[in-house]
Formats: sequence, C-alpha cells, structure tokens
Amino acid sequence: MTSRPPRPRERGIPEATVARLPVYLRALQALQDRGILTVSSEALATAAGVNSAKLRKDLSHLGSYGTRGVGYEVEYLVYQISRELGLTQDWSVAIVGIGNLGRALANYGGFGSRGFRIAALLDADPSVVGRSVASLDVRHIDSLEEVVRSKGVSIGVIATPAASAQGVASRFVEAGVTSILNFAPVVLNVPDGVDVRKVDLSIELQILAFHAQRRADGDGREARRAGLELT
Amino acid sequence: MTSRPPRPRERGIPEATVARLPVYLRALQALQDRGILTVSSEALATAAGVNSAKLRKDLSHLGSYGTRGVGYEVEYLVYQISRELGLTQDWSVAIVGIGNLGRALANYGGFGSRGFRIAALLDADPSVVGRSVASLDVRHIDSLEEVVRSKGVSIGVIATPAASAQGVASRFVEAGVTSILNFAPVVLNVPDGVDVRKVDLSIELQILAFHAQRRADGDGREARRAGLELT
DNA sequence: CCCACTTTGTGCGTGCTTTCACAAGCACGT
DNA sequence: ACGTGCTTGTGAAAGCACGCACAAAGTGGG
Repeated sequence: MTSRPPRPRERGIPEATVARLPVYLRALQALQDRGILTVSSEALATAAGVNSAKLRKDLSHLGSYGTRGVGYEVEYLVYQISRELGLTQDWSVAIVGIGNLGRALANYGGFGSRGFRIAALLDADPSVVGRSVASLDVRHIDSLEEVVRSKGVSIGVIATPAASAQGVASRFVEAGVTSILNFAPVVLNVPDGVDVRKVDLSIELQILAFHAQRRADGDGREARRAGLELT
Repeated sequence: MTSRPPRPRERGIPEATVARLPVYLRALQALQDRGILTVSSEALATAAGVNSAKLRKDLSHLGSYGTRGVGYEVEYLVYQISRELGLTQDWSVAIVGIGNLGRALANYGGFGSRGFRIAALLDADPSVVGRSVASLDVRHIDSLEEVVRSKGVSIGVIATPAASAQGVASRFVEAGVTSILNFAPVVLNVPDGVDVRKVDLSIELQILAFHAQRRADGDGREARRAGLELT
C-alpha cells in the first residue's frame, strides 16, 4: 500500500495541460497565418481563451521556450507543442461507420495538416460499401483486421450506432489498435493499456441545458428568495 | 419512497458532477429498457464506467434518493436526474451549418427523447437552403433572428466552417440566445452571461496521439534512460 | 424481536489544478 | 555600462476532485 514506485513517474505533463495544448497550437497557427512572429503569454492566452498565468505554467512544462521581456517565438512554439503532442509523426486513422458523422470526419480538413492521415473508411451497410467518400473507397467492416495491419492503423474512430460500437471496439483492440475515439453514446469496455476518448454530442447539450435552467431559476427566484428565505 | 420527503436540494452541484449526470442518465435508461427496477451504486457505476463511491457522492448532491441495503429505484432516479438537468422542460434548438456534421446532428435521434427539439436548420449556401433534412426545411441564415424569435430558440448549435462561426455566434447572442454549442474549431468571443461549450473533433485526436506517443516512447526508452539520464 | 447481511451517504486524507504575486531575466535606449 | 520597462517562470496558497473506509440505515430470515 505504502510503496508504489512501479508508477513510472510519467513525463510530468499534467493531463489538464495536455488537453489545452491543442488549443494553444491552433491559436498559434492562426497567428502564424497572419505573419506574426512573436507573441506574449497575455496575447496568446486571450486568443486561446484562458488565463495567462495558466498558459505560462502549461508551457513551462514543456521547457523554457519564452524570452523574458519579449514573449514566445511563434514558429518555435508551434514546433515544440507539435512535437510534444506527437504530431510530427504520422498517425494512421481508420473510421468505422460512414453515416453523416463519419462523412463529416472524413471530410474534415483539419486532420491532414496535423499529422493525421485517414487510412480507411469502413462500414457494414452494403449500400455504403464501395462508395467513394473524401477520395477513399468505403470498405466492408469485415476487412477491419486486414486494413489495420496493412495500413498500420494506430487510431480507430468509431462513428457507428450505439449498438455496434462495442463490437467494433473489441475488434480494433484485437487487431492491436490501442487508441480509440468513440462518438457512439455507450461506455466502451476495453482492456488496460487501451486509451479510449469519448465525444458525446448529446451530453454537451444536456450540460448546456443544466446551466440554462440554473440561470433561469436564479433570475426568477432571486426576489422571492430574498423575501422568503434567510440564509 | 411512498411519501415525498422534503428535498434538501442545494444549488451548488460541482461541475464535474454535472458532466457525469448525463452519463448516469443514459445508463439508467438502458436499465429501464431492460425492465430493471432497482440498481445498486456498484452496478450503476460499472455501467457508467466510474467508481461507485464517486457515483454515490454525485447522487448525494441531488439529495438522498437511494435506499440503504437496496439501492436506487431506477425510474425515480431517471426522473430526478432529468429534472436536475432541466430535461423535463422543452429546449428549442437551432442548428446553423448544414454540412455533414449539421446533418448528423439533425438526424441524431438521441435529442428528441431528452427534451431537445430541433426547431430549425439554417445555412448560408443557396444550394442547401430549401432542401429537406430530417423532415425540416433548411432555411437561409438571414432568417436567424426571425427563427429564434418565432420558435423560441434557447440553444444555438454552430456547425459551420471556422471562418463563419464567430459571426453566427454574435448573431445568436444578439438575438437573445444564451447557450451555444460550438463545433467549429475557433474560440468564440461572447459577452458574460452567455454559456458556450465547445466540441472539437481534432483536439480529441491530438490528445490520443499524445498518449499513444508517450506509451511508445516509454516502451523503447525505459532501458536507455536508465543508463543515460539521472533525474 | 434480533441478528446477519447489504448498500447508502459522507468525513477525511491525498493529490491535482488554478490563480496570485513577484523575483529574475532580457531588450533597448541613453 | 547602466537603468527602465516588459514579460517570463515559478513558489506558495487556495480550491477542487477523487476514492477509501466506515457508521448509519435498511432488508430479510429465524
């Protein structure tokens, strides 16, 4: 219980920081497109929608890439963040489930420029298989294992209906894929060592609804509460 | 459970808890569909993919809705969470940007059953305007203000290209919408009091890439590091 | 009625995140 | 060479979140 050294003191970068690095990266690339060479933590923080102290602490986890009195060199920082995120190498992605969402993902331009190469599109529906989407032929789900092997797929994206998601996930895992991005509204069951991230469209809406309701409640209740409750 | 005890329900549910309530809700509804009437925190936690102590603590923020020695009544809990999230009332949603993603959202069945009604689809592209998507006519973006007013839209969803997103957001805000779900890869600038949530497809991929790289690095570097570095 | 058993609700220690506030570092003008 | 003005990098403090472990509360059998 007391001795837990097997925890290989990870590469020190906090999870919360990792989640923000892509945001910084995007803001930096926007600056780069505008020909800006140098940026202060204050300006970059504003562009990324965060507090400047947080930004500086986040960047400090990568090393000291700023110049006091000046700021950060945009190009250099872009490179450092890209490298840290692993975007300087190529990632081969397979998308399963070529419905509207799958097509949206396949056509999303932001991937190619960031080290992600869409290697294959897979679907179970015979009326979709064989069609061409985003310059790729949609292949039948049965060839998943073969595709993973031959294309060296390292990231699997699941955009299927909920009922099929677990099956697809298991096949990905079986085929050796250890990173999965899941858009289906189910909790996937995978062995240790497999990294699953979930994006859920309706959960976000529900969170919005919660806050909206709370705002509405407060507005209407403030006056009444003042008169009826003592706190 | 026979009578209605006074709920000591406070305002002040932690944000982390709010984010998980929709997950619990979904798991509960799955149980309900299977005809299960009662569930323990342990079983529900497993279904939702969380720790049971965390689940109990989360639920305790809503009040005491469980029975010791037994568990939680599924139907009652569904109702309580729904109410807390504001899903017992109707939310009118407008989606702007009817590309693949917009269509995926419009066709996503999970909304209607959870208090969200898609009231309008809007786009700027003349070749899309007028077409019918998910039993709704796509209207021109110019009618945004009119639609928000006449349909009582309270939640705006932005699924446009990045370049158009800020403009749409501003128009939503101007029209009185205070909840926005943004799928465009930009940081939106909105006044205080407006709640923006962001879903970013490529950020999630980048986070996956980071972890994948770290796993790969560690595997190959462990031995070398022991010999070459002192830390 | 009592006892054995189950499961909730929560106090508490621990570790992660955020924010503040400021010394240290660098550029530039004089 | 030196002072002035900015901006970074980081201790330290405060705030959250997580999960353990257990008392309290309920069920059911005898």
